Amino acid sequence: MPSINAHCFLLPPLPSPVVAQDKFSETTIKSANFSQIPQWVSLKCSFPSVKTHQIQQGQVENVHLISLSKQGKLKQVHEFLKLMDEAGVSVSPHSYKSIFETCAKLGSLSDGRSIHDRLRRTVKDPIGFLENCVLRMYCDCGSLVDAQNVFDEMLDRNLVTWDIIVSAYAEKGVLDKAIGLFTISRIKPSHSIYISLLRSLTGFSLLELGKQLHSHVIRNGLASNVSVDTAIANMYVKCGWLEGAELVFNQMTEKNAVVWTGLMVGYTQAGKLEDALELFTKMVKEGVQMDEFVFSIILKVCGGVEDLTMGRQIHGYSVKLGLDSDVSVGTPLVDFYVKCGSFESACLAFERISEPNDVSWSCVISGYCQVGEFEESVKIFKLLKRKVVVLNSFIYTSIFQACAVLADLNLGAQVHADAIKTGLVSYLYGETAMISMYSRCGRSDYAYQVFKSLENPDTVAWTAIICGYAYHGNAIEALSLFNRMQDCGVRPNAVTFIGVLTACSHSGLVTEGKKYLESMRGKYGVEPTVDHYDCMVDIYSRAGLLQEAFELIKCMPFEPDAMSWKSLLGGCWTHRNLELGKIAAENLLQLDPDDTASYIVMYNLYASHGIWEEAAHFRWMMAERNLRKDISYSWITVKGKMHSFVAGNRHHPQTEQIYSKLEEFTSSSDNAENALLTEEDVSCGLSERKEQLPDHSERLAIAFGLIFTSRHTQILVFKNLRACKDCHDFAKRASLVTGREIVVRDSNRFHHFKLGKCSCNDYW
DNA sequence: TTAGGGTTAG
Repeated sequence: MPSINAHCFLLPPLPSPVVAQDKFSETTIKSANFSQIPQWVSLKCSFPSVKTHQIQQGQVENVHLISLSKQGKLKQVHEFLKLMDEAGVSVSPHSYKSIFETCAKLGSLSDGRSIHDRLRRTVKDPIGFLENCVLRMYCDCGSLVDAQNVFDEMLDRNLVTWDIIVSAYAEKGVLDKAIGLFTISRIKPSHSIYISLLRSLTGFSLLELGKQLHSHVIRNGLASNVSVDTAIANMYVKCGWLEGAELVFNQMTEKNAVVWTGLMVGYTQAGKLEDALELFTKMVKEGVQMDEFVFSIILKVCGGVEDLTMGRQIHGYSVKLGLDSDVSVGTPLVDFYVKCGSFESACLAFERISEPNDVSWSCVISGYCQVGEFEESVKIFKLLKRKVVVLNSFIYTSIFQACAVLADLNLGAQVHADAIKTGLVSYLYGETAMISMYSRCGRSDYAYQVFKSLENPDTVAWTAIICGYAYHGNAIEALSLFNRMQDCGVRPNAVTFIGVLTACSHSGLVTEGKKYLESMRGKYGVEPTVDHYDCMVDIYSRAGLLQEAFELIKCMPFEPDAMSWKSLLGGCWTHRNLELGKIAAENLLQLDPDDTASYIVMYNLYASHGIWEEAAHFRWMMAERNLRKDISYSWITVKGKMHSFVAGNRHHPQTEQIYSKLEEFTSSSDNAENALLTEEDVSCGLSERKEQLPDHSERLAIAFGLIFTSRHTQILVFKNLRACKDCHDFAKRASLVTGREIVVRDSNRFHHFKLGKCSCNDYW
């Protein structure tokens, strides 16, 4: 053990062992009048050693008392104690022991205190064994203040006493106190006291102390004990010294599943997934008895490396051992299959779990989110709520995510309130998901309120709020938050820069965007990726600097990906550049032939130049590949009910009113009508289009909002695809004519229309 | 003494 000092720096010298003194003495027990025992109680209890002929005076009452206590019937215990008092029957030390154990088990501090008071009143000189019981009860009930008082008053502290108090402080994380008491104890420490102390050490800063404890263990002759060595190896894992853990592990002549698991956890946390897999293989070869913990960690490893074959083999192994239906194996199995993209297998694995718990459900819910089935995850959540199943904060975090994607503000706000009531808002994780949820549901103000409530927002939380403002096209706020983030000493990461560059992109801030991209590595220590260059391509493209965008694609230090060309292509459409559009589309078609964007944009570009033959070629290519444009639809929530619209849809009960409202706008602006006809839509020809334009889904939703919401409220409409220019103009006009604030979220960003202007400055 | 699930993105 080269790096472990054999000297002890802070810890106490080794004392001679103290033998626990048992002051148990004969207790005089009177017999109660049996008629005083209520008829409804049972004298049956599981004490095979107590036979009828052995029953002495008062023993039956104490046996009954213990029986009540073992059943957790503390109320009846109190009542029966009263009866025993009235009958003058003494309570035996074993009865007290049992009652204190029950109070500890149920965590009932008040009952524990009351019984402790009784003991003080009735027994003048309680034996040490009982004092230890009281001490343990207070520790288990979480009251270290009471425990310390009892400890201070104790005259005879034995090995057990020190063990209880030191372990309690260690487990509560009051390490200074635990070590302090351990130092002054002058006892020969037991295995368990070392295990408790070692267990409480986590983090690199405690590594030195851990080494000292290790040294202490060796000097005490307790090394080579499998439990203690396991605790030492796991301590080194938790303190981040994997080599130390390996040294201990390799020296152990006898190893249990716990130490194997611990080391595998260490490898996993350090990202050494291959090492974890190798260790597992070794474990199998050595014929180590497997338990559910081994499977849970190794399945996590398989999910991490996305090794479906290996995971399936391990799954099979767990089936052979009959462990797959165990919740601790079945749950990580579900997660493993989700991570490997095999959702069907995940569902099958879930069905095998005999008693799924909240973690199992959270895996299923997040699984549905990962495969994009957000409605399904919400459905399960609602089902669990109805069934009064125990939920956890992980589930709420996933549901916030689902509400964000579904843009369901109504549900999101309800779930938020529910999470507060149940106390299941996860620190930072849940809160950050809520920031994103409110932003994506159109409520930057609520998102900011959540952000403001965070005491110490981390990088991810800052990123969420920055991205939120960027999504709404509010570059000033997004960039100001980016500056504030640095003032607070929080370092940005790669995603933060995506948010910053997006903000620049949505507001036409070309110079700023360039400055941020160039300073990423030098000033912020964040390595730019192709994603960041794609953002810059987007900034140039939207601003009409198409040649610059093209040059950047050619000279950037990465192979351009589909997004690089897609961004350029988008700019080529906005700025009607056919030549560069052709290059962009050609490259995009090579990288992602199934992306409909290239076909649609090229059709539009050619059509806008009147080159119909070429345009038709792209429609033909799309048909040839059996590619269809997604059906466009929009939705609006009014009085908690969602109303969705598809272009030309006349099935809504209020269709007549909606169409007459649309006519109000179309008939009042002929010029605008003419402008609408200049755009082309791939889903229909020019002549068809003239008829269809007024029916675009977002217009139906806006018209519905104008009719059925009160005059002073904002109209919030969501669209699954990007809004077309005609509809963008329509919304501007509607906001001017009606004086209403209209907010439209398309697949790209938020548009806030007010008095004829849009927050995007027509820059979308 | 050991394990499994959740946050930010164009």
